[in-house]
Amino acid sequence: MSIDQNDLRVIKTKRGLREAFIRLLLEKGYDAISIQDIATEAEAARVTFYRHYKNKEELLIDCIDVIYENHARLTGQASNEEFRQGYSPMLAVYKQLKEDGKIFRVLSNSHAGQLLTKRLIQLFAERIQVQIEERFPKEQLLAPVEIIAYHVASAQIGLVNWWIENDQPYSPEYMARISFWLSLAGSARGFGLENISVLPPEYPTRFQN
Amino acid sequence: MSIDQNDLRVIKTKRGLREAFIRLLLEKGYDAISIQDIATEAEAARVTFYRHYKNKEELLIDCIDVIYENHARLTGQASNEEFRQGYSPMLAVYKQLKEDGKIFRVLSNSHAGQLLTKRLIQLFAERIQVQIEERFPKEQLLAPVEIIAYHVASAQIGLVNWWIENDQPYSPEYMARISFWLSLAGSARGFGLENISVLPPEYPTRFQN
DNA sequence: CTTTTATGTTACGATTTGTATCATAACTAA
DNA sequence: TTAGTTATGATACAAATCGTAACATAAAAG
Repeated sequence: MSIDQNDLRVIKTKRGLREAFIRLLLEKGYDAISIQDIATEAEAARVTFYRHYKNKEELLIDCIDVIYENHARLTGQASNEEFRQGYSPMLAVYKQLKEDGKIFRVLSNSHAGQLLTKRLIQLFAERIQVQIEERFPKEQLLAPVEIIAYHVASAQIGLVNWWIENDQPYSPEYMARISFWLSLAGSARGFGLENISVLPPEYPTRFQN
Repeated sequence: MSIDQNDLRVIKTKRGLREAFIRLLLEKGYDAISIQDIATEAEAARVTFYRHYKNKEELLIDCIDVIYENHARLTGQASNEEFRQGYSPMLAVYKQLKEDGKIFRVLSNSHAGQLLTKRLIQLFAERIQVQIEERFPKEQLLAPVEIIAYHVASAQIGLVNWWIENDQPYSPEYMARISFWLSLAGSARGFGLENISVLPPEYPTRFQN
């Protein structure tokens, strides 16, 4: 009847299609890729593609989901201690991208970029919102918590994009620290903290790469 | 020889194709649209499409450019006074989107979103960088001016996206003010201002919609 | 009003799409 | 290891789409 997603053949085939698709995106860009291209590159029959995906876009979504899960898994590990140290969960992201930033870049410049960025921002905003709500009473906030969270998340993910597109000019540690502090200083105001000196003492006098 | 872009027929035809394309994006999404669909919707011959655009993507880029120019024109008008008042050039953006947010939303959810968002962030980052450099000596900055500018621009455009996707829950004035202050408070730290009280006195105690 | 040129009509081959059938190979479960 | 299940490959097919061409017509430029 329906296809068994746990079958080894299915797992192999789908992974093959995903990886072939990514490679082709590097070469030709999204529009120029035909289903036959993908199948050929993956050394599979064209019919096989249609057994797993309705069309190109569905394969694209699947690719994003896989990357998204990797990110979520990585960033989910960041400890509260890391957060206080000013490294934030972003460090894990920067570190991963330092290695396989190529795939991220390809997706980022393709049809996928929109979906990928959107989902990452969504994920981070949700986490940030929880963190804010845990630490600050609602009445203290100058603005709705959603807005603050989304503002911070957009800034952080946006900076990641900038870093990737500018060939990673600074170290992951440097980027994570700056990203964290710029956001925290901004949102501290949003939290209703009149005196910004309540921030942890580790706030650096000057960032060094 | 080549096609005269000032010919009235050309202007009409291309505008028709762009508008037809936007309408179709609303209905079917990017992939499901064929060239014939666009031509039919625009009440033009399919051949005519190929006289102006190589493929779907090229038409998409053209659509983005038109919207982009509208934004640039609008935001370019924001005065220094508005900036100091805490409304920032963002107010013009929010106001425009209040009216034709539909097109923006369609593009934002399509293949185009990636390109549109990227270009908007780029534009804002460049402007912000100039403003920072005009007001603060380089040595005072805790981080490279590019990073601060990109951080702020990403946050602001990201918040616009959030606003559009959540059916514009707050007024343009409210969003512009919050966006401005969250960013300014954050970047004030980035500027190396130890005492955040150097910020203009208009800083609100609490934002109201 | 004359000239120029962008558009519509029609046509064409090549490519791509989406689906179907059946034998074979690969995997699962026992 | 074996028997049964099922995903895959090979082949085929109609329908849709693509990209380009030639020529008459309508619309704009000068």
